[in-house]
Amino acid sequence: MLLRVDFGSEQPLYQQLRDQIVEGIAAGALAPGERLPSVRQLAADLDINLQTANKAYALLQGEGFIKAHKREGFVVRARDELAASAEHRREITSKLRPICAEAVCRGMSEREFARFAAGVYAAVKNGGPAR
Amino acid sequence: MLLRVDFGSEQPLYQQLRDQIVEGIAAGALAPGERLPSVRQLAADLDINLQTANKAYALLQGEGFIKAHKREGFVVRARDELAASAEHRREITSKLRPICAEAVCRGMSEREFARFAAGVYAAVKNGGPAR
Amino acid sequence: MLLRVDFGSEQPLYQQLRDQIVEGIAAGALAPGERLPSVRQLAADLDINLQTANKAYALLQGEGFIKAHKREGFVVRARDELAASAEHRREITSKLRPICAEAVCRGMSEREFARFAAGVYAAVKNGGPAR
Amino acid sequence: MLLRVDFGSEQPLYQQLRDQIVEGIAAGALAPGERLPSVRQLAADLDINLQTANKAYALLQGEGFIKAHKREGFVVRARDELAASAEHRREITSKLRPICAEAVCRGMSEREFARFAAGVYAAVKNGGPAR
DNA sequence: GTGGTCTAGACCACG
DNA sequence: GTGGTCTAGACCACA
Repeated sequence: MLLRVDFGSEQPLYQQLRDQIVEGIAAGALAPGERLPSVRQLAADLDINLQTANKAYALLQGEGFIKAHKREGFVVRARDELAASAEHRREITSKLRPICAEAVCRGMSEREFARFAAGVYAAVKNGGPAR
Repeated sequence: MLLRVDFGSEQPLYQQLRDQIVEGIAAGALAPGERLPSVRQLAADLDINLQTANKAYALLQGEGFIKAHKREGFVVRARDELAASAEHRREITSKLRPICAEAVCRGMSEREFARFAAGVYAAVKNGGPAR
Repeated sequence: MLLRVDFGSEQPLYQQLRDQIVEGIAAGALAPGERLPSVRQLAADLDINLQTANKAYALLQGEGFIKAHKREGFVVRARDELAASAEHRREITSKLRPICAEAVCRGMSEREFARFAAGVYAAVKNGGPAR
Repeated sequence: MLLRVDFGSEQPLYQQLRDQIVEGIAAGALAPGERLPSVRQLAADLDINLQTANKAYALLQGEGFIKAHKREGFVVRARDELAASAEHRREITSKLRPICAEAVCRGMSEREFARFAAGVYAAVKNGGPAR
């Protein structure tokens, strides 16, 4: 899986990496048990600092998406090892609120919005139009 | 409409204000043409820096949600004055992607997600469970 | 509250800081809402790197013990804002197991061990014999 | 006694082995005088590096849990051959402190904690719910 | 002033 | 080789 990074973005580099990897897992491009590039490799490939790569992986590890494996470096965790969904729903709600608010303001109806959200979901799941 | 601010949030204060005001417009708590509190008023009420209040309004103005009135005044714009939907869709998509990715990883189905998104939309539109 | 650090310890510096601060909270030396020294201050006081102090605080923040406050820097969170205890029990169990095993091997009885553990608990809670 | 090793754990492999063997001794699964598998055997069985197996045994030997037998052999020591309890108490205290601190912060009472610790002790002694 | 991010370069523990 | 830790010094966003 190809990872890229936009130095001009206002999003932190480690966050960009985190998002791409989560997308990769969602799309199946990164299967459970699969190895991720080593922190050094990643840093070298993207020409970023070791610590930045480190932070991205640490974040993903903290969220339960990946874990450090003694011989393999970082590997993708199985889905059933992920945290409960109660907290996830709360989190997702607060992220969705401002998006919904803007959609309302711009005249998008509830149905339209739901369809649109479903479309994005599908695109992500199928590894659709890359970021 | 009551504006509040959480100093413990990881979001910048001006962003919190921006989001609340957009939500207010979405829920109809702020009608087109309605006047917003002056930056001085707002800064004093919330005990925040004047520049912070300024930045929030500047942001909203840049996005087209409000427009400058007399001097120091801002009023809510009418919906049909808002920017075209093409760009909005692109923007909303990029915001939705990481949320969808995480939802996929946590085992939420497309239908579930669409329903959930619709639920949040409805809540926001009706001024539901405030933040 | 006085924080110290042992450069010769095999424990990471940030971990030492984390433990001391948790102890401080447990003993009441750090009350909810109370400010912690700024990362820069801490780094300067202990003559450690900024990033190390940063990491300690980030860890504590991730665990829910403290949070970043916009004007005050890092502050202690209220106890009721801490995560549920189900996971805590699991975690504590796995930490306790090797300690118990060693106690058994060294001939300490269950009652002795329980008393001993209670003693340490009390000492920690009352800000007993500092580390 | 069956030894296993988790490459995904954050604990070093040699430490995992050390802990399991101490638990085995505590539970009586490994009796005094009993011979442990040879380092070569162990390394081959668990598919780990020879040095790793070596390190685990060296650790246990240093702590007094096992002693070198003929060549390449290790046997479990009798309990009364173990080190004095004064040092053990000091060591156990420092290990218990951070656990207690967290327990206090999470609202576990002293009695609860003592009972809980006793429960873990009993489980370990009876070879309870394996790790 | 605060925390947040990034860089460059180093040493160590582990396997 | 892997990840984990630490340092020194820099720039930015925020309030």
